Amino acid sequence: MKKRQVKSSAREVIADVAVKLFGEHGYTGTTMRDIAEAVGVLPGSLYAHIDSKETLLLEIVSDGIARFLAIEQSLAASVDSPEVRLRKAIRAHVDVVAEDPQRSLVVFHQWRFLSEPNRASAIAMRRRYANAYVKIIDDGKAAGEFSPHLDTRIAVFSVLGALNWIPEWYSDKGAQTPGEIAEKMAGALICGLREGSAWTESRGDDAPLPVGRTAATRKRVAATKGRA
Amino acid sequence: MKKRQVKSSAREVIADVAVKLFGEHGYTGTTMRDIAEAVGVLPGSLYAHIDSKETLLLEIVSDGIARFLAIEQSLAASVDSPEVRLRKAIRAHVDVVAEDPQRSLVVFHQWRFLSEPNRASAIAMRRRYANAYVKIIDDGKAAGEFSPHLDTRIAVFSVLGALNWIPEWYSDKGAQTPGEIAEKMAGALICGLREGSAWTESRGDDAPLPVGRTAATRKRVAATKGRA
DNA sequence: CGCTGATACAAACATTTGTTTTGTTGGCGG
DNA sequence: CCGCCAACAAAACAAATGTTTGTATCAGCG
Repeated sequence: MKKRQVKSSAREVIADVAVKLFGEHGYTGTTMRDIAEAVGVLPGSLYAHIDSKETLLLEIVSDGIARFLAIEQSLAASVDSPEVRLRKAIRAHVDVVAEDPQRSLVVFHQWRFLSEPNRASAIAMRRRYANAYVKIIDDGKAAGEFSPHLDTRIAVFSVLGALNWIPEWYSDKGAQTPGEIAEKMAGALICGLREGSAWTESRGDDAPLPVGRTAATRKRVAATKGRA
Repeated sequence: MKKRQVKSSAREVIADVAVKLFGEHGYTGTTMRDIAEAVGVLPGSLYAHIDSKETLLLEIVSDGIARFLAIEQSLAASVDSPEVRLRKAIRAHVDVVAEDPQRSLVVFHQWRFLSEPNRASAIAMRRRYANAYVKIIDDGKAAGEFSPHLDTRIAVFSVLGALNWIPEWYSDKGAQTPGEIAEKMAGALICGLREGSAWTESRGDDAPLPVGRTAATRKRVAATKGRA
């Protein structure tokens, strides 16, 4: 029983449950009654804690995007080489995803259902995150570290695609730690699949990078009722 | 009224419209009334052509997955080297996505909403497709073509992640042809981002696959109220 | 005690959902 | 011309949707 912070306000419990359900069935596929049942409360009672269904989604998505943008922040001030920066970015990204894969699933796919002022800002934040990778790769090409044949745009989409697909297969029960996963993915993406480029051997350490945590880690408290 | 090509049964028009709407707002976020309006018909009239909303989704998803599985088929009988097979797979994958990005979006994300007998079979097909890449990479490692340091599982997820993310950014209006995109992605993924692995220069050929596009009436999409 | 503010229940609200039913049309073969 | 039938409109259905309302409970506090 991990009751780290008993502080878990009802609001956070609701948000955690919503993350799980939104991740599983999508925003439009999740009912306020589903959330209420999973929380263990009647539908109307939710509105003592939240303003609306969409506000709930907005909170989840902005909070989620913020964690990825924190990576960008910590990298912008970095003086490492482009390759090292990319490795650190991948590592930090995997850490954020591993912390709560469902939340990342919501961040990556459910932002579409935000209504207009917020939807646009979510798009802008995503673009800003992608631009961090554009800069890394452009810097790497300029520094002669990355191949000049690279199409930066395609390379960024490839890397981000590989990263954004992680929540689709990641499982806490998997044998691999986030650190191992990040290292192997970085190896595959940076060095390629080809033989002959033996990259740095695994160090095995997996201390999380100093990525600003915006909020205390939320732990799931609510019991999940069965659902057909 | 737009006269359709030779053989566009009302059923296909409905399916095309559904692909677009399912891709944009998701299965649960799309209403039969939305589809009807986009088709230009009253909601009830749809049921003269389809059995149910889910049958419509099933048709779209199975048909979509089949196109990717056809890639697996054509590769299974191949005698090319693993690297060449991977390049061909990537090229074929990009071609399928480019033929109709929205459909791929539905195939990759909306299969969850199939009910149980079909959902399981969709999962099985996806796994079979992924296994084709597992085999390619394992073969490559055994043949000394790919690095023995590769974690096959991670490498496959990286490649498939990059590929599955394409519909998220692909646009017909983009300057790049599917052939160019495939080649650049293959270069980035197989050779890696690093300098010094100058891969084969672009051949520029990009014989397009048959692209069948049916027009669907544009529809203003209302603000995302709830549903489902 | 009474007052206050949260919280939750119970019930209902108006609207939207997927789907069905019934009646009407229009074109085509005979 | 008739009869037929697919395709549609029109209307309705029960169920589900997000949210609101009124009331009850309980804790804390003077």
